[in-house]
Amino acid sequence: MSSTPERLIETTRELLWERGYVGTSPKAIQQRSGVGQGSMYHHFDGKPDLALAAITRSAEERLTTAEALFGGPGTATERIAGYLRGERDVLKGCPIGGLTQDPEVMGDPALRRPVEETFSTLRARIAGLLGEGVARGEFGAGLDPVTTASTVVAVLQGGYVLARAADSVEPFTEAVDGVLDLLAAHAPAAK
Amino acid sequence: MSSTPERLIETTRELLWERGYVGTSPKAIQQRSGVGQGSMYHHFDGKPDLALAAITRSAEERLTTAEALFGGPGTATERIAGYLRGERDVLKGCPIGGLTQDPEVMGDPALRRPVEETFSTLRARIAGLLGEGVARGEFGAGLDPVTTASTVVAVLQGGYVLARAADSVEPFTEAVDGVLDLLAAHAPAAK
DNA sequence: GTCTATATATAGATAGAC
DNA sequence: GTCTATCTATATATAGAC
Repeated sequence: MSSTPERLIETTRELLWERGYVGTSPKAIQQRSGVGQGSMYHHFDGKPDLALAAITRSAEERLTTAEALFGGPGTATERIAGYLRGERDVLKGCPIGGLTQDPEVMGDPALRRPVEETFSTLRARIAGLLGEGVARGEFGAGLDPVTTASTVVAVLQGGYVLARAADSVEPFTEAVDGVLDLLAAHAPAAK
Repeated sequence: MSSTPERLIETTRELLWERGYVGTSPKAIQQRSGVGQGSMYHHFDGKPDLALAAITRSAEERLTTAEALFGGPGTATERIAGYLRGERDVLKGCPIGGLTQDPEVMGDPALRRPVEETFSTLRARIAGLLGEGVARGEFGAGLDPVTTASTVVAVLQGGYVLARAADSVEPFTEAVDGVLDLLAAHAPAAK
């Protein structure tokens, strides 16, 4: 049995993912969650307040999932490949990345913060992994961990865009395979 | 002097870019374009009809700009670098890629088609360039033109997402530099 | 072609009873 | 805590006069 606020947050997460912030109405949240209007406004100040709770949770979940992989065993290449290939619901897009398209989210500093932090944390974490990889001789010394980390995250986010445009997972898979091949070709052993 | 339909289309293009389809109202189009309600509905059937004209034009413009670069002089690497580095308005995002986040656009086959075609054309064109590059010995024979082309387009689209999340062009620039470095490192001469 | 009037539904809440 | 009533503004048009 989940509590009323809990059901509201989870429903809002779903709707934000499917329809974005502008496309998600309080009424839709109430109907899908089965929570009444008065009840919703009792627990949350309004749509922005509820959205903040939902976005914050999605951001934390995203980072937790990623960290479980990054902190696990394997070479830098293996962990990054696991990150890029472990994505589900490719056609639904990224629950955090999609929000960057929403002017109301980007225009509200409170709503924007979790989005910003998610990506800055991810980029820094992957840069660290790549740096370790270079230090261990997994990649050539010429590989720049910082720019390459942004490339890796961008491929993931752009892969979602291409998949949704094509209504097919294929371009996502291609983009991921392409960047992993490029990383593999950068290995000193391949030189 | 631009005609009334012309002003409507251009204004709709701007608003779709800034606010997306769901976030763009007929009233907003009328106010920004200075065209009255009756006049708008005289020239277009409604919001979807006007959006189709706007999206179609943006898609064509996008491909025309890209083709001007791809068909120009230079090595494959140079032309792809020119494509990735020639982007303006990074913080505004991609006028076509952003639409993939909009459920109403993706749910309408007519509105979706130009988006789909833009990316499938781009990916195919870049795959062709990369294939020529491999044939000329610009890259190692191990480079797969098709997957790498999807990677290149994904980096661009994902770069927009990262830039908007950070409210800074920096991660976009990093992502682009990162993938260009990886491509350069794949050159046979570097092996 | 353009304008004003009118219309229905939804967005996003607030007020107060229970 | 939850429910129903009410409210103002906007979304998305249609109708008919000029």
